[in-house]
Formats: sequence, structure tokens, C-alpha cells
Amino acid sequence: MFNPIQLSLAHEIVEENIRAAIRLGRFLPGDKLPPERTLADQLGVSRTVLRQAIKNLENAGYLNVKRGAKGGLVVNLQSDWKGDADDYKGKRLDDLNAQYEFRTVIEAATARLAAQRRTKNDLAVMRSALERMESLMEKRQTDDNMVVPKFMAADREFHFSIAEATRNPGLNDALENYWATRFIVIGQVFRRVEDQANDEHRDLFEAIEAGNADLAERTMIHHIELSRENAISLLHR
Amino acid sequence: MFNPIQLSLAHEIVEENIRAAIRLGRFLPGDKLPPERTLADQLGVSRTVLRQAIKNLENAGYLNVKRGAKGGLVVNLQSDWKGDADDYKGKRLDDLNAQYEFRTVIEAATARLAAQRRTKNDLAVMRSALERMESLMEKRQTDDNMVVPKFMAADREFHFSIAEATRNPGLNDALENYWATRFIVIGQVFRRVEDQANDEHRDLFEAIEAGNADLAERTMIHHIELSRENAISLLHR
Amino acid sequence: MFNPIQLSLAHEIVEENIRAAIRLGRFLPGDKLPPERTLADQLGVSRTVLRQAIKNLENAGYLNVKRGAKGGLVVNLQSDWKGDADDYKGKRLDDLNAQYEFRTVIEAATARLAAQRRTKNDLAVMRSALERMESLMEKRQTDDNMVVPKFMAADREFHFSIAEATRNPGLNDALENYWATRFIVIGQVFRRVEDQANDEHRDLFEAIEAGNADLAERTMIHHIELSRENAISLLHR
Amino acid sequence: MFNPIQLSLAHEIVEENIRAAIRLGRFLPGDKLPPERTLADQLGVSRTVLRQAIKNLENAGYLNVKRGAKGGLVVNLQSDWKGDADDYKGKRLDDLNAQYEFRTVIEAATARLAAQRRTKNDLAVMRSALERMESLMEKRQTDDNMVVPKFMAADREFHFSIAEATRNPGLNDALENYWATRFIVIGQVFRRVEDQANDEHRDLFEAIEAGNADLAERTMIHHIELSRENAISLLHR
DNA sequence: GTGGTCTAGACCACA
DNA sequence: GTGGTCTAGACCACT
Repeated sequence: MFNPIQLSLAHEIVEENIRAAIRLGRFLPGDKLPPERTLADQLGVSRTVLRQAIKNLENAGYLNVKRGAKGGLVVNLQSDWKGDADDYKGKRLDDLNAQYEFRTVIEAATARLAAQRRTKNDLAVMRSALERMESLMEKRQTDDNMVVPKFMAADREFHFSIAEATRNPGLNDALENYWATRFIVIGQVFRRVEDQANDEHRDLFEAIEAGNADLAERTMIHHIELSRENAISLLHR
Repeated sequence: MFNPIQLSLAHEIVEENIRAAIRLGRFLPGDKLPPERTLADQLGVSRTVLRQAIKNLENAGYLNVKRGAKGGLVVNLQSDWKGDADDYKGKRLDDLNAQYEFRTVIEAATARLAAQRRTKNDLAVMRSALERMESLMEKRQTDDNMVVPKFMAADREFHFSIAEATRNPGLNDALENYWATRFIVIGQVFRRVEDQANDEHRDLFEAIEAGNADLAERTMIHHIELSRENAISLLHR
Repeated sequence: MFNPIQLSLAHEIVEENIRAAIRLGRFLPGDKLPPERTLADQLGVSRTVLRQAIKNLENAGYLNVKRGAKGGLVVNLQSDWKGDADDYKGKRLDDLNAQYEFRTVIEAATARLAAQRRTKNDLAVMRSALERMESLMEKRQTDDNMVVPKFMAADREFHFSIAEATRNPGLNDALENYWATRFIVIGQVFRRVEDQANDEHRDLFEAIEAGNADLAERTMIHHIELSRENAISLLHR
Repeated sequence: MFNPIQLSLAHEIVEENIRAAIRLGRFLPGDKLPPERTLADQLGVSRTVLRQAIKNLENAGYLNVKRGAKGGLVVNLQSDWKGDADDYKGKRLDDLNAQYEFRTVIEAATARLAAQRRTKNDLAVMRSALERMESLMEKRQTDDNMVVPKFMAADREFHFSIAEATRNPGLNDALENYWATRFIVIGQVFRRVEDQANDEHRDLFEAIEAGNADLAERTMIHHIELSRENAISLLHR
């Protein structure tokens, strides 16, 4: 009837928040987080608690802490993160499909509603993310190891800007929560879907810009379906 | 960039859990909760914490604590609950609409998927809830004050059994979370939608039983739309 | 010319202090340390620092922390301690001999000086420790797992009471430091030297009681030599 | 049961290290310490910390900081040192005796063991220090103010080379620690024991060279006894 | 009345 | 002007 409650430790919540921000690309590898004192203030916790979270994130390979006047909390390359790829290693195929199904439900709705409600400003934000993705796509053959993280951040911004355009906080939150906790952060996924993905992104944008809700919805569903197939072929071969 | 984190005390979480169980009709007025020790065990907390939660729920009118051999934690009538109707008093119309919109997205999906995946057992659970609602409907003119709570519990079970039939935990959780925290527990809502509501419920059931996904989805959307109009006319007149 | 300085972290010093007290048998397995607040006060540190030390000692198997009114910091059985026996596993034979040589220098001096300076009170303390050892010796065949720890604590008290009787703080400190950091805490040592050890202890006591400095010194040297041979045969077979 | 722990700041430890090196004559008056960067490196601290220590040592009269290309950290004459003689001013006679007693225990052992274990190389080091002392002794009537410091450094080297010859790190450390923290650095002591002291030093050397452990031990004990009487007559007249 | 967690503020060490 | 450490005090949760 009742399940054991989950006691919330401040430092765990803080850790989860920062981890999500990093995984979502709000801070890219090489970026510095705000100084401890500022971060603690923003998160509404003491430095003690924040530092516990930072220590864990450092151990998990997300952060690199440097001392001194020019030091700070530096975000590591994705390749140093521990436990992310593993999250999906043993995952059952059914679970993965169920997660993509849920995402499809949410994003089909955001695409449809965004097509009906997007403002000029929404479109500008989407276009900016889209163009960033396209320009990064051209650099994909270089060995700049920031291409993948930057692309993933732009991808996230594109999808979130669509959700934002719905003006529905529930959909927004559901999507953010999905990406933060379940989004697969493996660069290889990117490398394989790249071309298709970007064409789909542009189609999606154009449908939303044109206010064509049905088309936007269909395009989004197709886009996520491709993403799903890719993830599955990558993780369950 | 970062928002203040929200810490919750153990007894608040426990209180919220029990309140949700009551609001969702898992315990009906007059029912007794399990004994303290059992409850504390299930929730994984000490009796100190549980008792604090119970004290608050008693003050909020949800519970009536009776001592003695035949005592226990008795659930009160809805009419004794405090602060629930208030939740919606000052709510902005836009917020209410956004919430219903979110519910529509989720439940349109559950209806569609349930129509495709329901097992015989799923249908049996749905039918049971449906028949209970229909039989309660006939008693709605009596002054039996258990009719409304029982109807609401059956209503909840009906919707949840549909979500259950999708075999998608994400949709399931989203729905449960929605009902637990945002579902309007005002009996008057029930009194006004009752006739339509029940017809819709049966239509919905039949579409799912027939495996007609499109129809199930349309019916669900229509059903929630009626519910929304009702809530708005009641709360924002 | 200069060596890197060793930065002293408060919690490490505290940890070392408590660990030494346990290893020296000032707290026996099953004993409770004073409550955190008291301990922190005595050690002149904040609870934060003390708790870090306790956490480490818990991880190292020295302590078992229990919550609640009757909880506290309980000392574990020696068999749960980690890293103690290991300290000597790979140790070079020369190092071990050098350590025993150093101890011989210090304790030969304490025995000699104690024989010259012991008061009645000193003798009473020695006799008490001696008698405790003798009474424990009789229980050595039982399976009471407190016999070894208690014997070791009494052994330590006996030797320290001799050092105390010299009224020389330098010798006292050197001995205490030696036992705290280098004393071998392996119960098996005890089992093998038992009979001889106790006879020697009594001889030593009688020489000191009689004020026979030469005999006391010779007996102590012989006693430590036996102990050394035992340790070596045990650890370097 | 437990005593307050003593925390030390990095710059205090560094200061103490450098002070000990100077007091032990590892750097003689007029010598320059290594450059700041080298020193900071060797000590494993930042220059900030090192400079704080240097500032204190300058204030205490140990160092004279000279800027410029030919500048550096120059060690002052003993006569400029502050606070050393004071260390013993209020000291109780008993404490002084106890310290000499402890030193006697340690050095009697080093003399005995050195006589048994000294190598040719050990003897060469001892002889070098001995001869330096003898040659300085002849200059003691001149007003060369380097005679005393140089003699004291040679004296320290002589005693340490004996300890070194024992191959026992424990004895070595105990002696070094003793001299660094408790050795009386007052030049006047030197002026009064000089003649005897040097004869004793030579006797000691010869006993060790001859491998006569008993004689070496007796000579050392006598040597320290003279030193003790001298110190006491000087400080407690 | 114990251990468990968090806070606000201080000072240190580093670059 | 950053991260690193420590303190004093408060309140929570457990038994």
C-alpha cells in the first residue's frame, strides 16, 4: 500500500541538479561553474552541502576542481564521466522502448501545440539552435572534441524551445525531467544520426514556423522514432 | 541558472503520502489505516515521524484518531477536509487550463495505447470499476454520504487501470502524480458531470475493449474536455 | 636539506588519537566512547571534525555507530579492524628488529629507573595490572573473546605504570608513542607467549618492588627479546 | 581521557623547520638559505606560506633578508637570535634534569651500538667532525665570532654521526628531535665546557673506533653528565 | 538523549 | 579571489 519514503539529503539534490545541468549541456566541457559561494547562494544551501555535492561529482568524473585565483569548478569532457554509458548497458530493451514511447507522447504534443502558439521570439530561439546545429554538423569530421557536446547542447535547446513555445509548464517539466535523467549522453549516437537528424530538425522547425500542427506532430514522431532505432542498434547490438 | 532546492522533512513526506492515498480514495471515509507500527514499517520511518504526520492530518481534518482496543486511524468524510478547495480558489484560469491540457496529453496516449495492448485481465479491472460507478450513480439521490467518495475512488481506478494497460511506467507515473497532486477533490464537481461522465466512461471502455485506438483517444479527449469545462464553471464563475 | 612538511588536518589527528586509544586498550571492544559532543569538547574540535574522524574509524572497522537514545560509538572486536595486521605483513625483518631494539633501549631504562624511584602507589598500580593479567591467563582456554583484548590492555598498563614510575615524561612519551603506533595488535602473539610472558612480568615486578635496578633492567631486556622472537616467528615464517 | 589536539598552521611548521636547521648549525651565520622558490618547492608549500615563515624568522632575528641580485636569506649571528635563552629561563630544575636523563638513555644506546656497528665510513664522518672541533678549539681565544657556531655545528654532527652508525632510525629520530627542540643554544655553555668536552669527544671516538661498546657507553654517559652540570650551573645559579 | 544533517561565518592556503 | 578547512550552534530523526 505504502512505499518507503525517500529521505532527501540536501547534498544529493544539489548533486543531481548540477549533474543534470552538465548532462543537458548548460555547461559545456571546459566551462567553469560559478564560484562555490555564488553557487551555494543560488541553490539556497550552505557551502558545506554544496562542497559535498561537488566532491561526489568530482569523483564521478564530471568536475575538475582547481585551486587558486584562476581556479574553479571546471566541467570535464564527457569521456571522463562515469556511470553514464553504463546506465544503459544492461537496460532491458522493453524499458528503453517504453522511455522513448513516453518521450514521443510528450514531444508529439509539444510539436503540435508549439505550431499553434509559437511567437516570433520562440521561432528566433529555435532558429538559433537549429543554425548552430547545422554549422556544427559541418565540423563533424574535424577532431575538435567540443563538436559533439556543443551539438548535443544545441539539440537540447532546440527541443526545449519547442516545449517552451507551448506555454505549458507541465509539458516543459516532463520533457526537462526526461532529458535530465534519461537522455543518453553517448557521443556515438550523435555521429550516427547526424545527417538525418539535422534534416528532420529543419523540417520540424519549418512545420512549426508554418503553424502546421499536424505536420509538426508527425515530423516529431518520426524524428524520435529514428533516434530510438539508433539508440537501440547502438546499445543492443 | 540554478534554483533554490527544496528540502522536505520526513514527516511532511509521510503526511503527503497518506494524504494522497486518502484523496485518491485508496482509503474511503470510515476506513481505518493500518496500525501505526505497520504503517511506520511500510513507510520506512520511525513512529516519531509517523505520529507527527498523523497529528497534522488530524488537524487538517483527514483523520480521526481513536484510542483503545477498537481504535485506530479512521479516515474522515471529505466534508471535514480542510484546505483542499482552497487549493483552487485563487488559481488563475490559465494555470487550470494548462493542467487539463497536460492531463489530456497523457490520457489521450493512455487511451490509445490501452486500446492496443489491454489484456483480458485489464478489461476485467476496468469493467469492475465501471460497474461500480454505474451502480453508485443510481444511489446518487440518496443521502448516503459514501456515494461520492466511492464514486471518486472508482473513477480513479478506472483511469488508472487504463494507464496500467499501456505497460508504460512513465505514463503511469505521470498520471498518478497528476491525480495525487492536482486532482480536484470537490464533490460538487462530481454532482454536475455525473450523467455525462458515466456515459463517456462506458464509451471509453467499449472503445478500448474493441481495440479501437482512435476512438478511445477521441473519447478520452472529449471526456477530459467536459471535465475541464465543469471544473472551470464551478471554480471561476 | 628540507623535507616536505606534513599538513595536519584536524580530523586526521583526531582519528589518530582515537585509534591509538582503542589500540592501546583504553577502550575495550564493546565499550562506548563518550558521546560526540563530549568527545569533541575534550579534543577541542568541532563536532564536524570529530564526525569525519569517526566516519573514517567506522570504515576502518574500529567503531560501530548506533543511533538512538541508547546508541553511541561502540568499539568493535579486534578481528574487525582493518589494516593493522597488514601493517606488518610486508614489513622487512630489519625494520622490525630495529623497532624492538628501540623499545628495548627505552624500556630497559624505564625498568632501571622505576626500580630506583617507584612509590608505594606505583607498585599498587603495577600489581593491579599484573594480577589482572594472571587472572585472565587462567581463562585463556575459554572462548570468551574479551580475554585477549583485556590481557593486552592490562599488559599495556603494566608497562606504562613502570614508565610512569620513572617520573620522566620523555621516556613516558617515547613509550606511549611506540605502543600507539607500532605495537602489534595481533591476538595470536598473545596466545603464544602467554605463559612465559606472565612469569616474566612477575619477575619484573618483583625486581622493581625490591628496588633491584640491574635485575629489573635485565629482566625487561629478556622480556622484550622473547616478545621480539615471537613476533618475528609469527610474522616472518 | 582525551586531550585537546594542537593544530599548526603551515607557516608555523615551515618556520619551525627552518629555525631548527639554523639552530642545529646546518646553516651557519652568514650562510644563505636556498632561494625562495627552491625552498618552497622542497618544503612543499606555496611561496605565500614560506614568506610568512621568513618574515617571522626575520623578526625573531634569525634571518636577514637582502634584496637584489646578490641578495637572499642570510642567517644571522646567534647573538641576534631572540627568545632562545628565554626558553630556559623559567624552566624548573627537575625538568632540565629529566631532559638530560632522556638524552642519556638515547645516547648511551647510540654509543654502545655505534661501537658495535660503525663502518669505516661512519668513522670517517666522526673523525672529520672531531677534527673540526679540535681545530676550532685552538681559535677560541680569537674574536672570530664564527668559532662558536662552527663548533656547535661540528658537535652536532659528531653526535649525529654516532646515532647514524647505529642504523636504527628510531634512535636517530629521537636524538634529532631532542636536539632540534631542546638543545640549549647558548654560546656561553660552549665556552665553559670546551676543554673537557673535546677530550671526551676524542675518548668517545676512540672507544667507538675500537669497538669497545662498554667504554663508549660509559664515556657518553659521563660526557652528557658534564654537559648537564654545566647547563645547570649556568642556568640555575 | 543519542547520532545525523545543515547553516553562517571565519580564516587559511593557493595561484 | 578561488577552493580548503574549521567552528559554533541549531534542528531533525531514531530508539
